Amino acid sequence: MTKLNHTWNSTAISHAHGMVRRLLMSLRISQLLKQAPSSATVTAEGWVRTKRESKNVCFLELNDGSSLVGLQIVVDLNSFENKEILTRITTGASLVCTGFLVNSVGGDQEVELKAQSIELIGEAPADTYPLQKKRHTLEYLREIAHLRARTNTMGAVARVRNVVSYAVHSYFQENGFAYVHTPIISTSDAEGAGEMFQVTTLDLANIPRTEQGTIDYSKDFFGKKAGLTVSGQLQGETYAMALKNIYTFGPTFRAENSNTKRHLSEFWMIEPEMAFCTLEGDMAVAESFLKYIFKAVVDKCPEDMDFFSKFVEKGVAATLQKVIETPFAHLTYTEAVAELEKHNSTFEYPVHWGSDLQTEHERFLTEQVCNGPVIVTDYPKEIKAFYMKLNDDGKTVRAMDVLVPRLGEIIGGSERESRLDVLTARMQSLKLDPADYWWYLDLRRFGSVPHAGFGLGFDRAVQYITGMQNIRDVIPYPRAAKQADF
RNA sequence: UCCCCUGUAGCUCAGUCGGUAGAGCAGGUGGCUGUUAACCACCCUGUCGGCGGUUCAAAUCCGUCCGGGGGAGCCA
Repeated sequence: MTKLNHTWNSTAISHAHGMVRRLLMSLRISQLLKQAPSSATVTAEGWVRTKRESKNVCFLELNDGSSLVGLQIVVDLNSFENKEILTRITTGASLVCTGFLVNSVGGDQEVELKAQSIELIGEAPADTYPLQKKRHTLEYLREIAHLRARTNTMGAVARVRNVVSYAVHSYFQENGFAYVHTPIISTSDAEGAGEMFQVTTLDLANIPRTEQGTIDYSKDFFGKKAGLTVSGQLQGETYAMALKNIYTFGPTFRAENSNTKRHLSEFWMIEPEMAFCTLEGDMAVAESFLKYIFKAVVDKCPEDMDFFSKFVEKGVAATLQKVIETPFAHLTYTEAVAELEKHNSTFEYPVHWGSDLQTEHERFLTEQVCNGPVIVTDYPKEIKAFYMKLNDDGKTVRAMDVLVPRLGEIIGGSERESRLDVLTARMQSLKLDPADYWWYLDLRRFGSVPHAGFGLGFDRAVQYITGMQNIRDVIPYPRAAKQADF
């Protein structure tokens, strides 16, 4: 590198920004589509989705991922010089097209690019390019995950996922939450949230043993057994006890051998945690947060949402709008069970007080009883985690699950047990060693305060918003049991 | 992990009672006055998932292994 001889001042910054604009920010197809026809020369860069040719004219649809629809490039074969290039332009080829925007003669678009010159940057031979100009199944597209973002559906998913991501941060930032990076590698084993992937540098062909014959983790990299995080909640709580309101947003790993359309081994989770907050505040945040991210997508991705409504899940955009406008229903677990027991004959697994709610019960509550999202609270302590606050009845805890139609549980949260004696007793009854949680219990020893939080499966939220049936199609490269390609 | 379904052309699928396979789309060539999943005509395309068995003969029946999908459990 040459020595920098300028000072990093505002002139330099604006120079750099100008460079970025020229290199990266100019002339996206979504912007070109909104411009008025003009004799000014413009350039469009992108990938060919389809080519249609007749005697006098050739049409190319160019897409650069900035919008669902592409820009139609029109080539007048009577005046276009470089006809040879057209035979090499096929679906998937990358082009730089220069010309000017004109009113479209055809019906489906306002403007199109009348091409003066076309530069073929990268060919995509039609006999080997895996994406054809026809509809493919999502299962097939998973096998070519490195190319599937170039399809309408996966492109729309990618744009929505991006908007949801940004909305997560803006919601919390606008509401005084600090973003906290909780660790990816964790040595606190017994969080109870699921099987961990082990992290080790031990030689698996020659594992060191203790005198008792067990694995000698003191020889391992961290000196003890370590794994990938299954939740950032416990660490998140420690920062809530200093910054009041925090959130985490990062990858989470579960080594469960579950094979369903709503589970991944590697997924993204959002975990806000609020100090000086009870279950009521927790539920209020959960509801306003969900509505905020839904509204962000409705506002920013109308074209993609129309697409999902038409081709993926009929009416999903309207459903989302209705959810935004409707207050969430509230039921205690006891009320929910009473309601479900009336229809026990219709369930494969009848409900009774104390049993966990099955998928069929969650669907019944959201789709039949409440006709929309519902928050179920105050579950029996036996079916919930140790850290949830015990109610005065001694039987239930201050847990809350947000259930939505079609998907079931999208958020799980609770007010945390802030009383040291109650929490310790609870751990002991569950055969958890309080010594393993000494730092977590310190939060109850020093300046303990009522606090609450929840976890939202980010990918499930994207699944709910888009109506995509399988969670493996809302994340770029899904990881699940026996599946970690690309 | 359990239960069910499935694997045939590049893709999506059909293939009857066991007789070595055929449609649509994609691709190629030609045609077409501006197309929109363009259209019309013609042409090309196969280790029938792998291995083993039954049979004169297996895509088809049996066994087994592998891949894919759906449901359940677990959860986010």
